[in-house]
Amino acid sequence: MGRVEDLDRQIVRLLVRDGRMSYTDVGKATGLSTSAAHQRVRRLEQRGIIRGYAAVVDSEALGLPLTAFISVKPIDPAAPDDAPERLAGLDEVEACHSVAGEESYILKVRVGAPGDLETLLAKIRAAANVSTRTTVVLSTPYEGRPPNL
Amino acid sequence: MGRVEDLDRQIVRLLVRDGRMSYTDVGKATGLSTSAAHQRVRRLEQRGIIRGYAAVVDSEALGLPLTAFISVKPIDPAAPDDAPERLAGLDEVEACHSVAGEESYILKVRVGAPGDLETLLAKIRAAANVSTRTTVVLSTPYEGRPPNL
DNA sequence: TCTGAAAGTCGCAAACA
DNA sequence: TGTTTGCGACTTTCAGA
Repeated sequence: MGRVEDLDRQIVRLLVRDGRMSYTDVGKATGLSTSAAHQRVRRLEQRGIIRGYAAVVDSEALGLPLTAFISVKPIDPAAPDDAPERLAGLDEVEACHSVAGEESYILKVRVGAPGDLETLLAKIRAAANVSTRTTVVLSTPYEGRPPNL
Repeated sequence: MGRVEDLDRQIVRLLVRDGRMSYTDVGKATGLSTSAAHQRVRRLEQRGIIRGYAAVVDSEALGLPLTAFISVKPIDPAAPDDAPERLAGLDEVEACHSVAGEESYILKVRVGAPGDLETLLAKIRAAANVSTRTTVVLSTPYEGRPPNL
């Protein structure tokens, strides 16, 4: 994957901030014609630099007000570690990071209520044969801030 | 903020998966006319359920290959706690969650290289008068998976 | 890699059920 | 809340430089 030059960075920044911006406006903001802007966006998508577009949603409003981080450690360190695949089946698991340190993975999960968290923890332990350590999120001052390009 | 009914859920799910889907296609997928779909989307935006739209970007390709979680604890528990605002000025900080447990906040940060992480940690400690505990992300099997609605 | 033009699609507002 | 209708804007492709 090649480097990203300035003009492309600018385009990426625009689209991260407003994923529905028109190519015409991207062009105006970058001094390109509509088609040139469009072509560059398409190339960014093909190169995998822009992975896609998503609506940013308020998960509380959708009935998932409780967020938690769950650190996960295999009970049998000798067993083959396929925890990410095993946990991918659980819809509540929004992210899975392999990490350095005491534990092997950090999961980010969203559920509707404390009881759902309890159920989810049981599922996680059973699915991946792991022990867990849970940190409940009380509030989120901010999240998903665009990177400074 | 009112509850979200089934049709709206469906629309949200569609737009989370493809933030650039046309209202015509949203309509086709939900059995609504283009304008009805459009109106519902607009209402979802006004209610704050859809916060906006963003391009999903490969941060590695943008020169930020190193992700870490930093747990943060105020050194002076008696001081007024404005850490989130103080840390908001640091572009590397992508998210800030207030959490229950030993530490007060969990930050998610992205930097270009280990040396940048060192610099950032110093900035964080200085800006918010906190101690830190850092967990480096080795790889991310998945992240930002859409919630199952 | 850019521009400019042509054709089709879409966004958006208005009028009405 | 919903549908239909219509105009202007936008997307998309292509020829040409």
